[in-house]
Amino acid sequence: MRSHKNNELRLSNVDEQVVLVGWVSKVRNLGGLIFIDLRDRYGITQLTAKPENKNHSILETIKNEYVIKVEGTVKERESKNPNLETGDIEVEVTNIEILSEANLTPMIIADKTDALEDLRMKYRYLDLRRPAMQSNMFLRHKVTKTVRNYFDNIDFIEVETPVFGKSTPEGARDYLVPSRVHPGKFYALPQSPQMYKQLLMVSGFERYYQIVKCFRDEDLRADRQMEFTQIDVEMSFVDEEDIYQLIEGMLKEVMYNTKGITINTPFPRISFDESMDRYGTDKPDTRFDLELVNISDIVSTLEFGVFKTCLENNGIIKAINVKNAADKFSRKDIDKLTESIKKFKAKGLAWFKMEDNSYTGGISKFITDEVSSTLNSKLNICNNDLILIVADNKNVVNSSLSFLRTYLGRELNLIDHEKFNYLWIVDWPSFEFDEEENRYVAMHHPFTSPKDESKSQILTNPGSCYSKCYDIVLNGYELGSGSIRIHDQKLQADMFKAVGLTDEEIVEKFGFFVEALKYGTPPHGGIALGLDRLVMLLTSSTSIRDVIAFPKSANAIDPMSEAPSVIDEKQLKELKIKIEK
RNA sequence: GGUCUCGUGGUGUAGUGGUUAACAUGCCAGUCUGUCACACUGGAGAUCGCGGGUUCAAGUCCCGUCGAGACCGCCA
Repeated sequence: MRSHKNNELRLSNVDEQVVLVGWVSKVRNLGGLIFIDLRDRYGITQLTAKPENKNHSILETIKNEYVIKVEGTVKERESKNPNLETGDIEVEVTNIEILSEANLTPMIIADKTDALEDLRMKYRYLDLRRPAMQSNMFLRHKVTKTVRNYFDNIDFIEVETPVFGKSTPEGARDYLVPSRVHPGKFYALPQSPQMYKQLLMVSGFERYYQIVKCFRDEDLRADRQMEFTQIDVEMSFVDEEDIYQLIEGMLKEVMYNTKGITINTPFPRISFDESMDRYGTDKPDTRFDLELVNISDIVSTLEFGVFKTCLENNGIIKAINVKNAADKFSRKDIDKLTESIKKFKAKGLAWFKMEDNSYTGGISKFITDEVSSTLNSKLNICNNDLILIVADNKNVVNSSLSFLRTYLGRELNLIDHEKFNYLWIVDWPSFEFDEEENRYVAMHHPFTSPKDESKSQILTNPGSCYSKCYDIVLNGYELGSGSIRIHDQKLQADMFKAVGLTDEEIVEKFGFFVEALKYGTPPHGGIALGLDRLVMLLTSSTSIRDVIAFPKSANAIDPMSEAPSVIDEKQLKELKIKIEK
């Protein structure tokens, strides 16, 4: 229908006859002269017309978001707009046709919107018409295209794995789909194609990837959706190093193709233990310092009740030094910080300031000269520094201070937003103890190979085992997680036992899988990366909802289609399902 | 499952228990030939989420309810 796209015309096209189509983005009617911004997915071209010309009486009726087709002549502008690709020219309309009228939209279609999210979701098709959202979707496409090209060039094959599978007991809650053919039985939607991709290795494909939807029936967050997309990868005859190189290479191309940024490889690596130690989290944002420092030993001599009780109960004491911030935080501000870590079960926040070369405020009077000189060097305390301390059990200390670290990093503008800090977290413990279930659970998943030195101990001393597992972290977000898998069926069976499964349960839940490992399984490993999160970070979005075309709201509802919905009796009857009231 | 915050014209917000519920933007009408966040003049548009209560008087306080959001738990 058109001769040009709306980002195409330049001074070199002046005097050409052109046909353009698009949505009316803005009408500026100056009386004797009308300007129209015509928008399509490529950009905006300014149209001009004079209403006294009888052909143009139609102009007076067109409104925002009408779809129109215009014929006209390209002219050089009297006053140019440097903010627009086509800002040197305009199209003088000779003929105009309305292809589609538009109601007044409930939200303004502009790059920036002040509409709240539930309204945007309800009219998602209009929200997606906004240039900002369109560019998010285009960038997302560029990422998947780059990923596919990358893997394709190095012999990877994309294989589709089933969406209807078997419920697995470990890990996240499954979405369940009732079977009509087999009443009372349920399919589970995959949380990840984990077992299938390993079976593809047993089959001998050696290099598999898939850009695949995964489903988890857990509560949603800004960075978590019930259905989300993973870049899922598995390779045979590899060790951890091969996976690191593979993914670093992929991300290098993605960064270059989408942002024009050349990132350095290899990515830094730190162990899980070190990350918890220095940042209090397994997904640290390394764009700024403000690291956690364990001061348990240093302050153990102090006559301060909270610290004493903490250490007697095998707790730890950690501090962060907020540089040059003493004058920025009043007592009241610090009270607010204290309040903000209550949700992590922190009972309090100890603090003091360094002012005029001496400790002031908070717990300063409890600190002896001897201890303060050690603290000064350990925490590198200078004038106007604010020291925040949490004393409690390990989990509370780490989660509280990790929260304060990111909160203050943002609040005090310590974060360089141009940076993309990729990071591998390696050397993960194999298990963590689940107090509620009173058993060890796999920290990653039960297909993860223990480190060679831990293999003999998974049943006798699971708490001391480490695994061949790795996470990739970007700017404080967990971007992906993977491992070298167990390819020995006996070790796999032991692993299931270690997480508390009986022989019968292993056969029932994973029998087919353990069986498959018996027929010649190559050593293999892989990784899965969250595509939505990656695109979110590349587009500087604050929520993955901004990079998913039709996402669910925070309470797992689609405000547009109003899913989920009640279904009628007939459907329930077919499935032999009764709803409990 | 829990904690907290928020529901006021189409949209986004303001609103000390007391006059006709304010502002911005959008919308409608008019003026305008160089705008690009056009400008200017005028206008329409709100049962203040819903139900109950306290009070002489409730958008405002209390209780309930529905809805939205953030976080904790949860997310192998």
